[in-house]
Amino acid sequence: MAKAKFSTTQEALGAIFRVSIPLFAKHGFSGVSIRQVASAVGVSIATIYHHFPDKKALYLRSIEESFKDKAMELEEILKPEGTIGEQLHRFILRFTELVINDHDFELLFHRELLEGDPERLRVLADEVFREQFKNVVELAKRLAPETDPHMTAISLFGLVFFHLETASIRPFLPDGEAKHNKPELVAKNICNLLVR
Amino acid sequence: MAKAKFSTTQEALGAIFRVSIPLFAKHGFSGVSIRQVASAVGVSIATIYHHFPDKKALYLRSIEESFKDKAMELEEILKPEGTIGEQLHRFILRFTELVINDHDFELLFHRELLEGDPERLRVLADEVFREQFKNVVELAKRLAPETDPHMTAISLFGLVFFHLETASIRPFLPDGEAKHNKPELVAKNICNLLVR
DNA sequence: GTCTATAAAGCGATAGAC
DNA sequence: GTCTATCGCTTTATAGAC
Repeated sequence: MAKAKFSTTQEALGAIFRVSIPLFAKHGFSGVSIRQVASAVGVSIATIYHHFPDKKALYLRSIEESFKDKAMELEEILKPEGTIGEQLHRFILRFTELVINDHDFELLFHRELLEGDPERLRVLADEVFREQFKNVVELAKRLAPETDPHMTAISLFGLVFFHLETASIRPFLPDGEAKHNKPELVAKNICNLLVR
Repeated sequence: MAKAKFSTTQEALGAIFRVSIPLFAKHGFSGVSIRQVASAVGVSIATIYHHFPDKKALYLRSIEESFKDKAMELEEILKPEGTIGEQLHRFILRFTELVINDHDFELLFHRELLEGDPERLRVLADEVFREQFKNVVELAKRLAPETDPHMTAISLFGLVFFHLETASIRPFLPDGEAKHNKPELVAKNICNLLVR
């Protein structure tokens, strides 16, 4: 048939990423075939290969697409206004919301931590986290002056990520309740634990 | 040839798990083929299928094998002796060591959180974490009486897991140093952050 | 307990037409 | 920009011999 489903390359790429990002997030690189992606988009395999040289390139570009703009969103969250307590709460709350609102980003981030090669991890660190990590380190210095600020910063990210990462298993643990996924409650509890 | 490489089923299973566990930990379910496992063990594909009905069964039994005894090891760590500060430090330190010393367990645990179906997550919660999670909840109540102890318990596990989970990316973040992977330092910093 | 041989399906990737 | 058709290879899984 060769009917042009999309009029521009950009349109086609958008449609491809809309299905490839959630698929790779859920099943990982090896768990997704080009056939699956093509079928879900509604095009043929050859069409995918027209836009990407190979499967790896499709995966990498999908990740980039999912990760881009995160650096900017993090920057907004980290404006140093108010007391240290206010700043901490705002960071934890807004960051929790940011991750909860983009589940695919969260999954892909954890997948990259699990099996991303060093080069890809370096790109992830440089392009997404490096600049704003510095700001979290500054926050950490004010929050716990006597503790290694690098490790405190990792701890802050970890507190948020792990609460969301364990959402799937917490229902099976004692007292695991649905409300424990609410960003406001997560933020409140993390801050209560850190500022006592 | 049909030469009996192993004299008992148990021996054969042990040899299979010794290669299947690290392989599944590193590459995930879809990233590992029965061929790879068979080849690494030094047997034929049919031999694997003699011991397991299908690939999924091999994966599940590998996970079970990697997870078993963890509940017991956790129990030892959580003896309620000494002050709350001592108890917290002992738990964080010993738990960090436990996870660092079994990297495959750590990887498989994160993989299960990522893509484990609810039934498998329930088993993981029941068989490995449930009983000792209660003890961590008790620890949490003493540590932060005014904060939801379930969430504090999750936070404690998260602090440990995330420091180890990010070991691969931290070299690319500001001030990421090798020493940040030492269990003693991880434990000291986490405790400093929690008890101030 | 292990093998060889093989079936049936799915995979990544390409050629060439429209 | 998209298709059909196909190649060569790998995959999961099984049958049957020793």
